[in-house]
Amino acid sequence: MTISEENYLKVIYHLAQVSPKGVNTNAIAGMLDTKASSVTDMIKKLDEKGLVSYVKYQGVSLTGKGLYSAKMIVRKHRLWEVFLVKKLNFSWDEVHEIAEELEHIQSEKLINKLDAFLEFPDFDPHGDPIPNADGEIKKMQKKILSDIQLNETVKCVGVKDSSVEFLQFLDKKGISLGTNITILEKESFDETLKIKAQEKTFTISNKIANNLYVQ
Amino acid sequence: MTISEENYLKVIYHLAQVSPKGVNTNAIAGMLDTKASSVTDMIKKLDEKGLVSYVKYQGVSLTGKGLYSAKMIVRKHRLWEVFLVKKLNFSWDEVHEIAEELEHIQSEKLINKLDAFLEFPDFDPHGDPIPNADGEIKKMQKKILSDIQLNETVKCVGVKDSSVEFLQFLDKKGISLGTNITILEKESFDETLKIKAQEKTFTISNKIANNLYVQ
DNA sequence: ATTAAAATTTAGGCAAATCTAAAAATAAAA
DNA sequence: TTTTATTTTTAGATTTGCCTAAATTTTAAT
Repeated sequence: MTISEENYLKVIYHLAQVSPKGVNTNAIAGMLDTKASSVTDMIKKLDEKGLVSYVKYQGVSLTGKGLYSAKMIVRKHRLWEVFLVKKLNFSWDEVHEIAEELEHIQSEKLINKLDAFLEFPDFDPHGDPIPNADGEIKKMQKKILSDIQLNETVKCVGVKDSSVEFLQFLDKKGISLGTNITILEKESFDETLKIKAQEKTFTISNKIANNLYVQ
Repeated sequence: MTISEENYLKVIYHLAQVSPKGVNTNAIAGMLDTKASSVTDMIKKLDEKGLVSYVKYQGVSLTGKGLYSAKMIVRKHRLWEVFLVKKLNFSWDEVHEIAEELEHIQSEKLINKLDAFLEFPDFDPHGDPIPNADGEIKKMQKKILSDIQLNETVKCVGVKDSSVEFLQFLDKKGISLGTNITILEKESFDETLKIKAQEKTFTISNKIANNLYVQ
């Protein structure tokens, strides 16, 4: 499988979580920063290889084989992220880009040994689950911070948006995985929250609260 | 730089150690398992990029820029090999192939952090020197086992041939980096050596002795 | 010094992955 | 239900890295 094919599978996998009944050509093109016509070409090729099933104009979805392949790519990506943060002391906003390259290294033995070296982590540095060697994914029960009641205290367990900007914003506020957050006030007009985290009190927008997973 | 370009630079670097006055097209083709005409194409491109200097029919050599790039690729290859052996418990005959992929991962920060994580090793699992971040190479003074006098005891510090077959042969005989070897007899007819290693006595051919570095 | 052999380069072409522009199909709006 | 807008696909072209076959240059041998 080429790097390009792997990137398509991965993107289809992620988009299928949101639209399970068929992923749009344009959506794929947007994620891969390419043109819709290129996507059509590649989808046909993946269909011929039995990795996706594709009906003209009706979008695309992963076959069993394609789903397994996609999960293995995600597994590699997330294991490498754990390595980069836990062993090489990268910060959580630096690892995505490097893992985008590392995820395409082929050896299955390598990734299983890496998994063992990292002591079989269940989640990556952003709180996303790591598929095991069989493609099984341990789901964490979690809520979005916006849905937490007034005066409750919860623990940050993940981020929905793992862009560099958002992660650096969280760093600035002292929020990382494991940080306790208490809801002090809710402004009903704009859904702004006043919260306490790391002994500090401050206000966060609804957009922020929508992108924080807690439990 | 593309993976293909990097592979050409690396091969030219290795071949230049043997023929410093210009590397042959055919030699490059042989190493990369490609055709001479393809090599000519790529060499022209590398020349235009200022990475090699090339005179038609006269072979090719690395420029300063090309030499530095080649050393950084070798650095990455050998650091990853150390990682695979020391941290993931791969054996020394398994790591070359995987490192061939890992050496093309781009981040400079990654490789310097990996270097630190491994505590700045000077040599890889086959005894080959690892260029530092500036491209400097610590040379080890070493001899070929064939050149050692009768009754001398030396320590194995590297292999000249690091093919899977040779490394597995050494494993079978119990020879690894650090193993002490004593020359018990020299057969002048065919240069065969009777040696003692790991408390065992056995005979090795001249071909074996020519591929073992000792000190 | 020729001739023969080997190495190297040129010329023309192919496959993968992309692109633009135009055509076709589907979805949305009047 | 037409018409319009959006999405998707097709057609044809481009770039990279490789190929084969033929031409050229260098090297080796007579």
